[in-house]
Amino acid sequence: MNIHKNMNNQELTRLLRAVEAAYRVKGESPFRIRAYDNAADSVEHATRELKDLWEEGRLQDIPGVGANIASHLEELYETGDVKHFRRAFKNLPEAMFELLEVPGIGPKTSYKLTKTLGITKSRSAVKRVKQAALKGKIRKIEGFGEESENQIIKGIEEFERRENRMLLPTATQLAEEFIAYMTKEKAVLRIDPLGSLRRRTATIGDVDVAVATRNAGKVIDHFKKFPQAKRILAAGENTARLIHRSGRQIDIKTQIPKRYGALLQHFTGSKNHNIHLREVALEKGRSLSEHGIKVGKITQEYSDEEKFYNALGMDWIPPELREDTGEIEAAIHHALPKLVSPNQIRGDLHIHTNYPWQSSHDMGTHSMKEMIEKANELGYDYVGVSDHNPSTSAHKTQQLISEVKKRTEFLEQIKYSLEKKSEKRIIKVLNSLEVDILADGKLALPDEALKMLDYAVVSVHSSMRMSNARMTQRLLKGLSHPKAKILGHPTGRLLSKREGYEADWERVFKFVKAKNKFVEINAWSSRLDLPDTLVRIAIDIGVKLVINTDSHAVSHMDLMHYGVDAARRGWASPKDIINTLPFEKLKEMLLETT
DNA sequence: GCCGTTTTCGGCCCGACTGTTTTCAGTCG
Repeated sequence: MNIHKNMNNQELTRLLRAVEAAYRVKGESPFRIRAYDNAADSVEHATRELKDLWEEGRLQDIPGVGANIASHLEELYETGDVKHFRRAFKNLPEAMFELLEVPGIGPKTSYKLTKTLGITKSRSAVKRVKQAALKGKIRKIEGFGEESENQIIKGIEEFERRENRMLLPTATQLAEEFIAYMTKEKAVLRIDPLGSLRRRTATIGDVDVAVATRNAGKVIDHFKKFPQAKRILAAGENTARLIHRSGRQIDIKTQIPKRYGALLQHFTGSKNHNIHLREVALEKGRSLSEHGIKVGKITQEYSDEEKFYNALGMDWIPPELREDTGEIEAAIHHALPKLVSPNQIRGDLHIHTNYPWQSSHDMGTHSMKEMIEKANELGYDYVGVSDHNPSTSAHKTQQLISEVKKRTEFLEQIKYSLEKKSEKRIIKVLNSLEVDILADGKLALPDEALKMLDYAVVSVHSSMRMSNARMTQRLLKGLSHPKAKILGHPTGRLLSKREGYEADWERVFKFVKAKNKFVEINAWSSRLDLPDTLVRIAIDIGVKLVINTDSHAVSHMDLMHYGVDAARRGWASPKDIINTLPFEKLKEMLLETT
């Protein structure tokens, strides 16, 4: 186990899980094991680097990190090693921790395999286990058999071509295809996504689906015949799992209709939400499961999820909020937010067109007219056309000004022709640009050009590796210009490609609020930026947000609802989102320059 | 090992599926 001073949250998560695994092998107290599991979960989802928190003396701000684990982490950051962890790993083969990544292999199996086969080096561990399995050596080990040997081979094959998590739209599409197939079986009475897909997280591991049925056998049989299945992993009486052709896993859980609400609740998660919910139930002498609420020996049944929550003395909690970040307390006190919904969005303030100029970044594929017409079709009241600013290297200052002037006139003409053509409702068109915040915090357009715009979306597109302090300064400076109203894709993250850059977000948000600026929730699926956790922090500070698609083609404008998902996960109500406002109100807020 | 509108001690979520075990352990969600 590689332990060093500069471990980031991802490495730290692995380390804590390794300690957990070591404890499992050694038969430590189940509660201590769970404590490490909790701490690992918590670190994995933390919005700040633990090392930074350590520097501020706030390690225990992370739930699940108490006095003991905090002291171990202090030792880690001070000395680059943790004696306590070393002791936990003592007498365990290094290689066993590598095997834990293989689906189907847990700590005990991993230990047994590495020990019996004499595997020590972690790097070649998986390969050597596979070789042993292919030679039929594993079935001879006590406790293993032919079948488990095959399972190990298949698990390793999956591990070898393992891909990252799916983006939300990929998972949504996969689920839709699967649900369409399942619905052909008449025994399927109701069918819904579960898990992180139902909670609408930015990335999804497996697709989980619930089925209400009076004949689970028929449903499972139909499931097993899914033409897109590469192999069936498991199929019991009520649940089954398969690997889709794409390599993705799909699980179904069936339940009788009168218990369907309990099933939905149980498998929507998150894990932490359910654990907390069951604790609340236990205090009332009730026990929760996918079958219902058990009081003594009697299981109360719930066909719908709302009644399930109500029975526990709380309001129904929207799936997007089920992360155990205060939603259960809020539900008990009837204080859940009324979340924003897609039909409340009245406009898109960040779209790109193919307007012909030498752009600083990629242009759109459709014309201004086409994009505006699409916005009109979507029923929007307004749209802000915000191409990238012209390249600063290819234009002198005066040229930049004249380019923006030309484009402004062009857009005016389009607006005019639209008004002439349309008899009925006319969409309001705003003149905007997405302007780079350069490395020194200056905007990539001179004042005279900015002046012509209704507003600017300002974004970072270059020099992203920068210290937290410098990036914070850069963002504040970029946002200082009166026309800079929206901070575009604020963290710059690209899901499964690149981490967002670091900045002091609390400071940025306070600045944004004080200066009447807005922060974007970019709906593009690999961005979803602001991330939901930061949406929550921004809203708590009182920042107003705007959900934009950043469309580069007509079809992209349909993806707004993914941005709404992120907003909902961050507890956003319509009042937090400025593009739920009617045009006149929006104009007041957006076009005022203070 | 964590945590606290009953508690700084004494609790800590729940069940399905699989394989090899003849009664249950390991893994997963």
